[in-house]
Amino acid sequence: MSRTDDIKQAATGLAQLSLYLRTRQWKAGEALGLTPTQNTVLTLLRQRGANRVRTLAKLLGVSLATASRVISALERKQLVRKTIDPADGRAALVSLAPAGLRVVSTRTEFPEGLLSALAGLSPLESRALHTALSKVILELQESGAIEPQRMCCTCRFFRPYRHSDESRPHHCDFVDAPFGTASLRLDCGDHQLAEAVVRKRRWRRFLAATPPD
Amino acid sequence: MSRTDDIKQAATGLAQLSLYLRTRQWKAGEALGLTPTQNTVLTLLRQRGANRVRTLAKLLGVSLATASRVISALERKQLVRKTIDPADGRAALVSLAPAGLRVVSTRTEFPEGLLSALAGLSPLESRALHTALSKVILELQESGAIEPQRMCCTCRFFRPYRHSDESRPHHCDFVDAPFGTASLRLDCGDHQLAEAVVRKRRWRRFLAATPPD
DNA sequence: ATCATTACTTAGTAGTGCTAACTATATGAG
DNA sequence: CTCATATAGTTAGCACTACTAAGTAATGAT
Repeated sequence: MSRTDDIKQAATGLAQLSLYLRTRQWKAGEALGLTPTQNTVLTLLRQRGANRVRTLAKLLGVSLATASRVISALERKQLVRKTIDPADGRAALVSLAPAGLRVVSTRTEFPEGLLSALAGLSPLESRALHTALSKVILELQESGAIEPQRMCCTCRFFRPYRHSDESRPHHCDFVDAPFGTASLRLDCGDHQLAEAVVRKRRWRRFLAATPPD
Repeated sequence: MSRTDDIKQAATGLAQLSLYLRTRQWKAGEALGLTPTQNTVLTLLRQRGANRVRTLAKLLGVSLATASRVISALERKQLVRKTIDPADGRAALVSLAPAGLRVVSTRTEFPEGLLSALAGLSPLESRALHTALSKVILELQESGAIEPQRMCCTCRFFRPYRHSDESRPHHCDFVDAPFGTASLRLDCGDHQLAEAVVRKRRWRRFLAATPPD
């Protein structure tokens, strides 16, 4: 009973924060004449480099048609550029134009208020939040509700609990270095999706070793 | 350093979930011809009863003009009704019309996928998530970034740690009953905002007594 | 009674979301 | 090699959301 309570309250909290983030995005883009969606496209392009329209649509969670229009708007504003994908004449590769790069780098990715609110948590709490969110996102992703994110725990370079050093128990094969649970990423530029079986195995190992409190 | 990591990762996670929630709201409203914003208005009206346009605008985080238009759209669909506030001839009280009540009660408030993803957390984890989100929301609220939410920890009826029973240490003066930390609400119908001083004092007491892990 | 304030509405502009109907390449089967 | 089919993207039409700016109407303080 109290179990269901917790879950509903958490969902309520997420919904409240979601509303907050949306309105902050409007304010943030106001000065630049950018809408939240346009802003998100620019952020995605900075994080992931050139991408097809279709890919951006999936990451945005909108239809191809909508993505196409958003990108056209950004193109009109000279913030992005479209080139034909050499690998496929039908496909367009969208990338940041110089002006877009400028916009994206003179801007904070997250609202100041959110970061300082998060900074008010104790280290243990922010870590617990981080872990819980990771699990929820992983779950949503494995059930197909959202696009695969570039998170460590689905990455083929991720080796959980390979080291005895408690502060840096995991290993990243890409940079070939140990790292701590607090550094587990939800969006890593070097991410490469592991096979489903491997993903599952590693994640199980991770869960088994992670103290639930 | 790993501290900043955690915070950024948590913010990234919240942003990802926010995107997910927005797209789910589109899908959910599709069959009923409702947009996310319209949907949110109906939910607010069910939770809070009749409200002025201005209040709804603040809760939605949009301008008064936008709220007015959204409400007009809902009025056209006969889902809400507007009456003149007897206390103030300029103000309009918006309330659910019978059809709106029907819509709102035949519909799940949260996407199924989110609830089951949250249900995948261990009890300790979902509680940690709940607590962390509460704190973040409280922080945003006290700093004026969002409208005051109707959460227990700002309520004049909330008495943290009044009982020795570990499973139900808190007391609610409104229902005059003890309750557990898992039941701490982020949106309670009986909420009444306590004075700032009292809020602060109670919350400090709550924090002091809550184990940070 | 008057004048500033407040609650809300309306209009204009830009952009978002959708579906449906295109165009243009790519690909696989014969 | 050709043709049907699939895929990538665009465009157009519709409803709606955001904004600001400019209204109207009721209120309240002098």
